[in-house]
Amino acid sequence: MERLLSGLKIEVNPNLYVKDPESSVLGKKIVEQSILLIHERGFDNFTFKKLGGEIGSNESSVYRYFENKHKLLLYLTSWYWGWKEYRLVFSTANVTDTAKRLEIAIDVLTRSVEKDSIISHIDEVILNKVVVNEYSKSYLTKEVDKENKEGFFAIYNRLVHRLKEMILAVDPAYPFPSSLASTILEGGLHQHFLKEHFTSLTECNDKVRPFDYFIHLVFSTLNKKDNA
Amino acid sequence: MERLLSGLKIEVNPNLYVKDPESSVLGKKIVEQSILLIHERGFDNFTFKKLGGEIGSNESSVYRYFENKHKLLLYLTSWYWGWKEYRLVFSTANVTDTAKRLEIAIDVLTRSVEKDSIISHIDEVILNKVVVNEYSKSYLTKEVDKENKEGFFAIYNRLVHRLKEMILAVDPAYPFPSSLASTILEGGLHQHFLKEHFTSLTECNDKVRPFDYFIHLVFSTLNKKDNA
DNA sequence: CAGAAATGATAGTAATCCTATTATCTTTGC
DNA sequence: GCAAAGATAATAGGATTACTATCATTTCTG
Repeated sequence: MERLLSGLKIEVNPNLYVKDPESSVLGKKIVEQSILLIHERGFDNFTFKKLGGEIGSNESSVYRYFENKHKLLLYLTSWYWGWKEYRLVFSTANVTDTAKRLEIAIDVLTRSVEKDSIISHIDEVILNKVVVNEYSKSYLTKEVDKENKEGFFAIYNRLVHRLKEMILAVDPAYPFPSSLASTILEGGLHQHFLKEHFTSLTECNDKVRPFDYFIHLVFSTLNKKDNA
Repeated sequence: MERLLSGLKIEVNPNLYVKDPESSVLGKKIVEQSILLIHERGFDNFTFKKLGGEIGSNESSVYRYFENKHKLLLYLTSWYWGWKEYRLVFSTANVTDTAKRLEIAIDVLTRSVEKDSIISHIDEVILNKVVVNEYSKSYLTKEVDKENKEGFFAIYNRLVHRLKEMILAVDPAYPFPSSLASTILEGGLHQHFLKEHFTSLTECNDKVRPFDYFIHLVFSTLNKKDNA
């Protein structure tokens, strides 16, 4: 699977960039280093000038790839969710037991990324941490409706829908499948954040994973069709 | 109860302000108008200069009350959670049935504020919307650990703990009470956000409340001691 | 090797996020 | 009722950010 994935290009909405960063060495460096720099200093303290310095280039070159840092964040997080989507689709392919399939899905979507799968120049372990800390900032804006219409959140939306379908496959009568799916995705990030910064607000720690919490939550709220 | 609450001052951490905004007319105007302005333009586009203009004053006067806009946001959201805490404590006082008490708690904590209770100069309906859109930004920062140690999130932490205790009262053996409590609080805000901006990611709408979703979720995951 | 394309370097503008200073207005004690 | 103290307003200015524009240089390609 690693091999298969390594040939794949994650397709993000082309309107998120001015010039495709995958199309050049500099573009890849921009993406690669921006992840590290955002992780290191936080998105709020991240600037194109600092990034330019970091990659031995300068501000103006970065602007030739991304309009502004908001679009860059949208690009990075879209890429992340696209990557997760591949993981999800491959991991659940040919799994016919609906409960088992949902369990795998929850595992893929709430587990923190542990080792660099070396797909590309992108360090998924660090990108995962960036998503935990910064994803909300990509949609908590005044432009969210306009940007959503433009499809900037299309991959994330699709991912929630996929999860929703897997929930419905287990319990077609469950009345809140979309809300539950979005709770798993957003709540998964949040529990990882709490684990790092507000340890008294979660049971999750080195031993207990968000996965354990969500599995318990989801399977007690769903009425399983069959208990195979 | 309205009358009782109207005499109360919500106590927030004094290190969040330079000078207590409750101590003067200008201070109250700053708080009142900042809520409206953040709601209108979004926190990212909000500046002390614009706020100064709005209240017929200027930048420098605002700085005498708050160090920066981040601290102001912490002040506003702390006030909001303090206000919710009062609502919670009063609404659940003397309710001995643990399941009923938890239900009331979930109602208080996930319901969107519908009418101005006229406690003060603060418009809680708008403040609620500000919290939905901006609360995450108050803790998704590089300074979160330092600020948490200083007690800037003390009220929110306490609120999660209160909810956790109410969950445990219903099911003392439930293994994830803190995670569930934080999911209800954070997830409640998130479902309200989705209802406004990503309608396909939630079942919540004008008819279905986040309350309905969370009640179903919580009571199916907990094993009730007694089904009174 | 010439022309095109990409990148690098520099400059400049407007806005933001402050700090400092001074002027005015308001309150309070006497 | 007035003087001192305290609060507020007005203005200026510095550092940083978020860009845009221009031109020089390097690299790629036919």
